[in-house]
Amino acid sequence: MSRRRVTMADVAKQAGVSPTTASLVLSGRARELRISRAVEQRVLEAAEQLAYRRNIVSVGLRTGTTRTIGFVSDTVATTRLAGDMIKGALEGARERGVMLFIGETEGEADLEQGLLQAMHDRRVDGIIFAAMFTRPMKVPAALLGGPAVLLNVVPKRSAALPSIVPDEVEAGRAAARILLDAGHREGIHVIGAGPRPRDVPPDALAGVERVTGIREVLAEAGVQLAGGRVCPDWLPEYGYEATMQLLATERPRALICLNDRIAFGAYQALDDHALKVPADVSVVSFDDHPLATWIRPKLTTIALPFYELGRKAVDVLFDVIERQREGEAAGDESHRVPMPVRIRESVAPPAA
Amino acid sequence: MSRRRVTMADVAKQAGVSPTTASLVLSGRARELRISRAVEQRVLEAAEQLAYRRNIVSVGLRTGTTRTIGFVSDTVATTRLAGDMIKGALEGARERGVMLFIGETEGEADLEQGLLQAMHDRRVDGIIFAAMFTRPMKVPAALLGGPAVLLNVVPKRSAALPSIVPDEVEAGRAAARILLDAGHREGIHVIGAGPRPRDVPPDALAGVERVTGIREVLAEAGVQLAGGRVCPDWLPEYGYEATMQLLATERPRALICLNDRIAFGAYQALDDHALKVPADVSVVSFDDHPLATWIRPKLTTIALPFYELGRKAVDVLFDVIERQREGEAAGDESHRVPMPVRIRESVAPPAA
DNA sequence: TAACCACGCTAATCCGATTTAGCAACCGGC
DNA sequence: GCCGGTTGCTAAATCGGATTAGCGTGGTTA
Repeated sequence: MSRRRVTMADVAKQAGVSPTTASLVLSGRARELRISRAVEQRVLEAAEQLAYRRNIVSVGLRTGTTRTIGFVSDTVATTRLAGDMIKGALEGARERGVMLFIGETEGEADLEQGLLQAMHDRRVDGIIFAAMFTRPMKVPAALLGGPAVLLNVVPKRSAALPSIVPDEVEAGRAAARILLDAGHREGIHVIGAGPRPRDVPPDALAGVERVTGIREVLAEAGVQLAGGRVCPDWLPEYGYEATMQLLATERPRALICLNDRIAFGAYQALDDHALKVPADVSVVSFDDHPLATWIRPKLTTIALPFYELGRKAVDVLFDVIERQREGEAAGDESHRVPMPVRIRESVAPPAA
Repeated sequence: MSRRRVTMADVAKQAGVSPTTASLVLSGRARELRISRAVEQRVLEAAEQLAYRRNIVSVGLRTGTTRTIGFVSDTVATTRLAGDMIKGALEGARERGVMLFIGETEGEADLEQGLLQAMHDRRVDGIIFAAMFTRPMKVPAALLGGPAVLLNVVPKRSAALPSIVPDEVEAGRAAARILLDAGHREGIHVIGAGPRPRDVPPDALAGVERVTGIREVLAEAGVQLAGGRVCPDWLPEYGYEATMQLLATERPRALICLNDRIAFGAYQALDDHALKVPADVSVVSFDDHPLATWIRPKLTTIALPFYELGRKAVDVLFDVIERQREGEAAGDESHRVPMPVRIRESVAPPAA
């Protein structure tokens, strides 16, 4: 901005051709529109010499595509993991030469409205509407205007938008299998939900699905869940409390904690009771929070694939953009991203 | 994008005035250019009825200001706290009706180059160049083109750019004072740096400054640092090792851990030696990682003010933009953001 | 009555590209 | 020698606003 940037007109002049020709060459349509090799070369060289760069704002005005997408989420800061989701989106975007706007709604409808407006005002090519925890939300009308995908969001009413979500049910199955494989048949407790199937924190879709998967696999193996305890929130302190209450009356052999922070609390409670992980009690968990490798013994956990979720969202969004350009309606298919198992040190066969 | 958006021409037609008049009214220059109240009203009403919204891309092309700023950092995902920095920037931007582009360099020069280009191509009004850990970096030339500020970055050579950094020296002083106030005079060890002043991880400017502050206050009080141990990286496992080594030969009364993850490792080591925090050993730390409130006893720590850093960066950036518009050169002043003390449960007077 | 001014609004140009329509020059065929 | 078709390039319109210069009207002033 110190001195005026070079424009296409400058390049054209330097190459001794019309702006039209310069545009044709620089947008790669030289062949198609029969520009001679010689002229093409001249333009290319001129552009090179002048270090010409297209003004994307101008292109945006003319063509309507800004090579920009919006990433709207309820919050980016709450968990470290959320950052990975953005990172994945960022890399997907970079590979396509697209930039990412981000915005937070804080869960407030008017902020959300304003943000979506602001993005449309800037003519984004598409929007990723994300939540940091999988949960049902109503899809804002402003989203339906252009290409958009839902990330970690399950629409309350079916919206004509694709969604990308982690495969929580399968994760639940995986967690259960880990314990079964280690030989556990009894004394398996859930911390964070239960004992009844519907006892999970409200809106915590992840919880519902994880438990579904767990019950399914255990049932298949003819194993009964010994019990479960809800936590008002999935934080260490509640994990601690729930586990303490459990230990007051029972002697569990394995704990399925609904996330790593709960597991951290559970570790503390087990420690208070002088119970060793995994010798006395095995622990499996979900999320793969950094914490999982910091605590001792390291936690076996089913990872939330945040990075992949972010990337996948960009992939699907570009699919939608493409399809929309060709006049097709957007689908509302739901993409399930697998949750990888991280085997570490917190599971062992039950003591004889 | 379903049907054509309404343009200013539509508004003008509906109000029965020229596009010029509509533009004048809608950009708030009606008074200045003597448009009658009646006409102004008509235009405003027409705009309202049609739900007109300015096309910012168009404005950007004409005026050169896109109401968009770029946030370029080495990484967003590494720490949970980094998210707070973005959150602060996001809110500052929102208050000004500005959107935020984000991008990651991963510390690679060519990505960095490409990102800055991409942002300039989109005519951002300014750029925040951030690192997630305070450290010296060379400032890319592409940054000097337009308004920019450095966030958490200390330029290797003085650049003509303002920088925003946490006040680490003062944080070091605060940490030392906490121990002195509790009555500690001896057996104070640093974990993460030392024993000599220059023994800190390379490029960890935070470490250097924290230790500077610590030494300063202790010296003033006539107290000698009992010792210190470097860690190859500031992670729990190294905190654990360093503390274990220390405990092999000494019996410390207080630990100043250079961050919370080190402190977490230190807790584990103290636990291994059956030493109680804070009865046997007091612990102070830095960062205020979420971990600090999860471990028991809760950690007294000097918080990294990520949120404020992000906000401040936006404030300063807009100062620069303003000044640049008026033809002034950008300053290169450095803004120190205070690090708040979080008193919790890990410090007690030394046992008699 | 002519010259001048203030008022209230508009025509025309511009920002930096893309895109459509079209214009010369050349070629071959009859 | 005329016609039609390529070939290779350009003029001009366009996107949606901001901005500058100016135009008609009515009232004042000399």
